[in-house]
Amino acid sequence: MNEEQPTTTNPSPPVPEPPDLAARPARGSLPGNGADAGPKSERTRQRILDAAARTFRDKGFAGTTLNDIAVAARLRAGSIYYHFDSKERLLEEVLDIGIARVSAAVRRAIEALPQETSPADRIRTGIEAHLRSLLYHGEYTSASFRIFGQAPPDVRTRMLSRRRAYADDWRRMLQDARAAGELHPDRDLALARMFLFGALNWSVEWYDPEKGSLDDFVREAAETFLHGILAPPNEAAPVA
Amino acid sequence: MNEEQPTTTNPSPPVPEPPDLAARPARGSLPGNGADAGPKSERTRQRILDAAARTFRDKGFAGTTLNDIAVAARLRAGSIYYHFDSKERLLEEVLDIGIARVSAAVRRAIEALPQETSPADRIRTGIEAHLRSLLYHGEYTSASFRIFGQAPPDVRTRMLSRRRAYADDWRRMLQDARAAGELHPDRDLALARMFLFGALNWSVEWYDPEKGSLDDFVREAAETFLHGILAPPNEAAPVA
DNA sequence: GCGGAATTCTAGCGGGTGTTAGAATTTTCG
DNA sequence: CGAAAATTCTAACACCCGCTAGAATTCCGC
Repeated sequence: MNEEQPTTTNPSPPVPEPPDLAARPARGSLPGNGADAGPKSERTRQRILDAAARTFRDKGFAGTTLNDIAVAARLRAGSIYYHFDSKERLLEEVLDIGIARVSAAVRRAIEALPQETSPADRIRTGIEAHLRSLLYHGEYTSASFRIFGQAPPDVRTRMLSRRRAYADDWRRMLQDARAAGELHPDRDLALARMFLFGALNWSVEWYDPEKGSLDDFVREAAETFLHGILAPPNEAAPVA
Repeated sequence: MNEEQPTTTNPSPPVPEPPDLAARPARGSLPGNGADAGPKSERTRQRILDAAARTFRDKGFAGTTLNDIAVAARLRAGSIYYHFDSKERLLEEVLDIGIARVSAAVRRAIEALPQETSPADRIRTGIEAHLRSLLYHGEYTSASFRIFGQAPPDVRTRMLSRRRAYADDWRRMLQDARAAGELHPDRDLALARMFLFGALNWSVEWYDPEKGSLDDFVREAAETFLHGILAPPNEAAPVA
């Protein structure tokens, strides 16, 4: 269904690769043979990434110290450089993973729908999947959307193509819905799309999972965007 | 009507003042004393604040150097300390001014409406005022919303009461509309409010004033929030 | 358990940070 | 004008940053 793949520690093979992200930065410059590193290394690498995602999200990019990350990952700051070339590349990878996860979650959710699903219902499903991936163990996804604006210019431009690809998915979904006559003809789709992104991603800052079920939340969010807040004009009961 | 009061006269001691509310620099005042007492120091103080707002917004809090601000304000970094106690307090004042301006703009716009204006139309006006104040020379307002998440914890908590006050204005407006039966009964008002904030404030990151008139933009934004994107159900022409 | 590779740590280098004291300069006004 | 006050600058301090080299340690197949 719409299940996320579990984040539980990969018990499995030597190299638990992140989905199909961009390949890791080529760090073949290590001495010794060209064979891939053992699982030990990959695990601390993940620990560093996790720590970086959380810390970047909480303190921002410039506000985060390599020592902050190192403490959270239970090692010394210098050791990070065995796994990553620089603080910037670490950021880049966090951002990359974040976008890739949301994008993949949305795509997966929509592809799982029956063929005959209406464009509007696809949008609804997309909204719910985006929110879920953002809010449910969303250390990377929330970090990605929160600190993208703080990234150094070159990182940002390099990241822009991925973002654009994701934005295109949404543009297409909205256009399909319009072509099917399901959208209000006056609506500006570009504005609506950005409106949606802003509304959804902002939830990272305020949504409290203990205040209600995530299912209810994502459903209500989709309804709010699709129908707005006004009562349907025909049933509006005027009050004296 | 919408006259701003001139900067509060500050003839008193050189010690930096407690946070002043939103005050706009009056641009035409020429050198030479007059009825205005001592706008000399206040001018550079404003220049520093302006520079800080712009730089904070562009580079974030931790990413901004006091030297960055000093260069933009055409003086030396050390001189800033004659006007402000610390970088943190400078940030605090920028945030404060930003929130106060949006809040004041929205309140002013709504109070200017005829008494009999419907709650829904008040919301519409509030949305438009919020967006205008955010996007139209909104160096403080945009900075305020963009970097609030990066502020040091104590600054953030101190700022929270102001934010909450503004949020209460909106909560009230939405409740009034619901009481008048103008809102869809199923809608979660807290969610809708946060949804709205996210959508509106995100526009700072993407709105391009050269792509269309601001008037059209704010109007369309309000419609999108109020009505959603779907076509009215009764006229929806189903496609086979 | 040995030995070499993989991984982490230690210690430090430049450089830039916020901040401050006091000298230098400008402004104000009798 | 000239002196006092207001404002800005200079120069430095203490600290922390990202990053690196090389020593120290851990891992792992033999």
